[in-house]
Amino acid sequence: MAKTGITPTRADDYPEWYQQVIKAADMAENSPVRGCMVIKPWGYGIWENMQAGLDKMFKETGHENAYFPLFIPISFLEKEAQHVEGFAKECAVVTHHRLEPGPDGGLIPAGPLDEPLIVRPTSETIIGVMFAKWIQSYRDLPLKINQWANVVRWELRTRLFLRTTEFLWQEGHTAHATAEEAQAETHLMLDVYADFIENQMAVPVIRGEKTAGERFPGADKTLSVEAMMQDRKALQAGTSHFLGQNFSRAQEIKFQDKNGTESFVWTTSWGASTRLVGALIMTHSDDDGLVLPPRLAPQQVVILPIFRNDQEEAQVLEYCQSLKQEIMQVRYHEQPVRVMIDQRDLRGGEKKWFHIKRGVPIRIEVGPRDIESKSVFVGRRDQPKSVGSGRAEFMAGLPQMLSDIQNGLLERARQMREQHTRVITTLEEFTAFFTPQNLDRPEIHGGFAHCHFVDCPETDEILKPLKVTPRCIPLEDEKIPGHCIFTGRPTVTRGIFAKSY
RNA sequence: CGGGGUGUAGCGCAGUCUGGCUAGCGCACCUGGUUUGGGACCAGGGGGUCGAAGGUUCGAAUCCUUUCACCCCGACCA
Repeated sequence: MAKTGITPTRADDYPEWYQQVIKAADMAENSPVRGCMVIKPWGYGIWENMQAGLDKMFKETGHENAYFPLFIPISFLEKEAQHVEGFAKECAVVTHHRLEPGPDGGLIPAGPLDEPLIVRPTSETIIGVMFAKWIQSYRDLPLKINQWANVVRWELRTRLFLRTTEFLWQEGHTAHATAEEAQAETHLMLDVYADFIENQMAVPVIRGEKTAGERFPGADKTLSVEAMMQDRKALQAGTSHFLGQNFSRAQEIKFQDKNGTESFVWTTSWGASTRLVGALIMTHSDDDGLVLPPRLAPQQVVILPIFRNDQEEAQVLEYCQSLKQEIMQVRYHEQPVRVMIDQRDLRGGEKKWFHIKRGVPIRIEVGPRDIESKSVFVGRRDQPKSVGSGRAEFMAGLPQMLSDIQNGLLERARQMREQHTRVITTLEEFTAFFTPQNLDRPEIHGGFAHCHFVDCPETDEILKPLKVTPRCIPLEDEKIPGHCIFTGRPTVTRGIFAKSY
């Protein structure tokens, strides 16, 4: 049996495999601060590419970036009742503002604040207060703002990238004159997420609406994109909320229309976080480590020089340099191909595995023999074996090769999802689908169940012990009459059900 | 907040029950050598107040008391 880059394998212990992939790829690690991670250069490089991709799309759809405070006066949060209920218990609170030497040599907080500040778990409230100042007239609408920021949610259990106490994200906040326009914005931004996640992350998603129980606190409607990970669990990859007039009424965000009539604006908010990096890892990576889609890889090509002595070294490095220059002239998605030479004084095999584990899409191994024959030895991360190729031939086919890898990953992920999505019509079948063979050490099982259902408390109660949740009501589903598999009631609504992150 | 567990070198651990030579092992790291189209081998070396405080004892990583931190399982979740 071939040795794998990662121990254990996905099949042996999926959660542990996930941690080990992150470690082997040197993407992030736990910090001394409880629940908070340090994102290391390779992981942050991926995030920067995500930011760049999303930011461009936000601007193309008419949004502008701005920045709001990390701290929010506690009274701001209290205004919208549902919102308070949803977030209050996971807020970090700042109650003091100075430190003084304590009795036993430590430091103690000195000046209590008149009004405690919370560290933003999301910024609807503070942004709403500013919107109220900025919006007077229909001429001020629509107002379309995005913020790149960190937020804090005091979660009880954390996992690198998937759920950390502090995480990085973007949050879009918009205000509109009509409900229709705000609804359209909500759908537009969901489509932006779906486009980005499928075409740049190569992760197929289902666009849908959340059930009442899964809705954002304070929203009238929550849309999300849901992806299936390799352990067949669902991961919410982005959300877009239609907030109705809930926040504008609570915060008095009003405008005068052309007739001079005063009314409340309609708002939306939408966000995607560093959790996307977790989605990327769990969708594509294999038992040898991370696999990156070319569009997001910090390095798309790595050149590995192979030589035995000083004379060979000089010769090989020169060849590598010229190769690198040539590759940088090639463009992929309107950008120069990102390429590096790994010149470190390490053994060849070790170096090769280093880049395999980090998911670099293409490795080029260059030794004296290749120079002589004007060739390169090419390893694709999505294929098991390296193959020889003429240098000119390789250069000519490089953009296509990157595209092939990108598309291949998306296709493979899509097939995996199709394979584990089932239309289910009875509760017995549903229960069997989500019950592992081995209860003591559950194997990878289940997937997406596509079922008729009625969104009601009884349904939620039946689902609870199964640890399955309604992920969404797919937007593309047609309304076909059927019966709720949980309550037996007639319904035209179908949902995707899954275990989830 | 409930139930379980762990703190010994950068990482992973043994040693603790039954107190006793200079606190060990693997990986990683450094040096020298042999290697080199593939995660090398040999030799040498650096690195620890054994989570913290107090106690028992001739003697404590080991026994007692107190305390802190972290991890796993549940409830909460982008």
